[in-house]
Amino acid sequence: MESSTGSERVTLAQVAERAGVSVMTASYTYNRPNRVSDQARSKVLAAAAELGYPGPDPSARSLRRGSTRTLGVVMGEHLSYAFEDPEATSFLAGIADVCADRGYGMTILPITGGSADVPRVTDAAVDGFIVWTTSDDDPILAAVQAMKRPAVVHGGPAVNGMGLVSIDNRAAARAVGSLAFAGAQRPAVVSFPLSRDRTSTIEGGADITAVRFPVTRERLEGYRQAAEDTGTAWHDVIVAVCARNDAAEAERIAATLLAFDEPPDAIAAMSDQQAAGVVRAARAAGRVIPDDVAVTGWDDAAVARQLGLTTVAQSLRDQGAACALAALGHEPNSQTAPWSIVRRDSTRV
Amino acid sequence: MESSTGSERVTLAQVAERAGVSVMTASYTYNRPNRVSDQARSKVLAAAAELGYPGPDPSARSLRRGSTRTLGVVMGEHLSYAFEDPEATSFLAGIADVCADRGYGMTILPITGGSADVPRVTDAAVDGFIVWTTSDDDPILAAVQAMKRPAVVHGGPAVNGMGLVSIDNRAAARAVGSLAFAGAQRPAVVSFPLSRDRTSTIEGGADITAVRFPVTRERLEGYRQAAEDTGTAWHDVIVAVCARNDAAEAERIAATLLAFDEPPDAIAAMSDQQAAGVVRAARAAGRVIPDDVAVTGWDDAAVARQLGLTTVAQSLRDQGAACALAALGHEPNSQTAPWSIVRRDSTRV
DNA sequence: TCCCATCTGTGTAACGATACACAACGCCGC
DNA sequence: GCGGCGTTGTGTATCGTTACACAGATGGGA
Repeated sequence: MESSTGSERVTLAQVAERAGVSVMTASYTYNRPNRVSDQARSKVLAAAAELGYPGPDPSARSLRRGSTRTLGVVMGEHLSYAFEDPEATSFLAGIADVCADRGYGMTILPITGGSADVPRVTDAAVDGFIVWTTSDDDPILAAVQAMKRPAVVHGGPAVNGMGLVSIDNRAAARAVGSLAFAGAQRPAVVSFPLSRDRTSTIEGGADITAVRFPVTRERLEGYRQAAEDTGTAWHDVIVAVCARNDAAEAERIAATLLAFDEPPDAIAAMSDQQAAGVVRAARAAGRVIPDDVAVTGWDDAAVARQLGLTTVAQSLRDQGAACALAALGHEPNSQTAPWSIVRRDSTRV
Repeated sequence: MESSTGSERVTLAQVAERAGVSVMTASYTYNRPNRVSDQARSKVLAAAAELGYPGPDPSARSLRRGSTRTLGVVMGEHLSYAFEDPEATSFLAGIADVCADRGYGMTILPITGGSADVPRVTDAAVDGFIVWTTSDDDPILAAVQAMKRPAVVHGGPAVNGMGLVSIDNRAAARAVGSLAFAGAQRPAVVSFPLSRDRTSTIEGGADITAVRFPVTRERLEGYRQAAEDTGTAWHDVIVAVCARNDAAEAERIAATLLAFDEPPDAIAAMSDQQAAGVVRAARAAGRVIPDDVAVTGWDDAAVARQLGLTTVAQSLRDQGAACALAALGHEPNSQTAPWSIVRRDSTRV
């Protein structure tokens, strides 16, 4: 065994020469061992061991074969976000299940939200792409599309030529919203950001058509319908936008809402993380849930069980797996995922 | 823009021909735009757009350049494990931070614990490897070593030619163990698996030298020392081994321990997840913490704060980042990470 | 006017591997 | 003895790109 230090990369040709066989015999030794005689195979393996050959170079192999056996995953606006959001994490776990099963690697692309992101997509040696929920105008989408490889978007937006795996956010929001807003006089919504310049705002109503994140837009539409169903005009519904999906920020913003002269008596959030923050703020303000203020979440995370939150259950893990399967296929493949309402004690009905 | 359906892959040569320039001019257009005139550049880009050229093929580029700008990560015995353990997740987040910063992708390898794992390492088109804590005899280690690329192990074992990023588990265990066992008559340990065939066992003492996971071995050594420091011989310390790092299993096994005629009055776990399970079991058995039974965890996770657990604080995120930096370097690079004791109310002292 | 530095453009030779087609060989049954 | 089949070995072309070295054009300073 040679030291790797200073030695040039050993190639299959060198191994073949040392073993006294042709390059193809050496190649077959690695790829189709039964294609060569026991004798030849052991000569090759011996030569490889002597030279310290690391095995066929993966890049060369990918080039020649035209496939990398790897899926690329684009997670939100910053790579590390993928590991901070528990729902994003279970989505990744679903992808991982399928990849492990099929022997595919999963490459998480180093997206940072800056202008350098497009070349990173362009440079990704992957067979297919999975894109986590993003905005209509995310330049990553065009970059992925230009790669002309199978691609799937999770959540939204729908992009021509790419698959889409999502639940019916509008219907789910309407359903959970009508539980949240039942019997309420002053419903409010705690929302994800409306556009890529994640600013926190509080306003009555919100121009839903201007919202750039399709998932958020659909949920707001659902909440609007729920509000109208229960007799409140949309412009009277307070929409509090959080810059991040994060309990701490939701807690701060909910504390602000609850300190109003006419505080909301129902708050529909967009994740259980946010809802947990709202619950904390409500308790800190001495409110009783759901009597003083009803609260709903989204995702049916562990925290929702702990707090007894009414929420929308969906399996991000299954959706991740569905995305992976779709990205492994060759036709654009879309799928509508199931959801259900979990009614607990944080709503009046 | 051409449809991707049925059309062959477009190459740089075709773009160059269409643009009426040489292949190199086309190549420079993508790689060193300033190297070509504005005129030539726009001809190339126009031709590329007409043909629907997706940009230089990443595999070919990697082959030629000799670098993939991607780091490979091997996480435990099954890929999806990486996303189920919150500590593993923050380790990944640390890697992600560094990768995003440097424009590197991170490929998580599809390890399943089976014999098919070695070829997956061999097939990984990455510049360096990061291996999450594993056992001395994990065949993945030899496979990674054979790849002759920069590699770092997190936790252990130490492997010749690879870096190692770890805390001093022995010292930390001794420190937290002496808090756990202070004033206790019958100390116990809730442990990670001792070998790759993850079996749950309960026994007095444990043959520490036979433990195949270095991190677990070092912690047991530390706990042994802590027990001896506080006057208990190791063979009188009950060691309860959990097959998985998981609150539910720790709860079950702790319930068993606490039902003994002479139940333990101090339990040192190896993670906060496990400690949380122990706390639940203790409460269910009507014990008061720490008076009836002291409990310690490890990692200073969110749950440790919630439950008031005395624990060992370490930053897996920082350690992930350190691993990534080491794997990006060319020399084997090791680092000992800091830790500290967080004393809360789950111990007598 | 001449020379040299800078800017653009080009052809060729790798990078390391595998698909494919073909050839040589032995063995079987008739 | 011969045709045919399965096994084993080999040469060549190719995957798509970029490094390198060189050539011609341009321009400014002496």
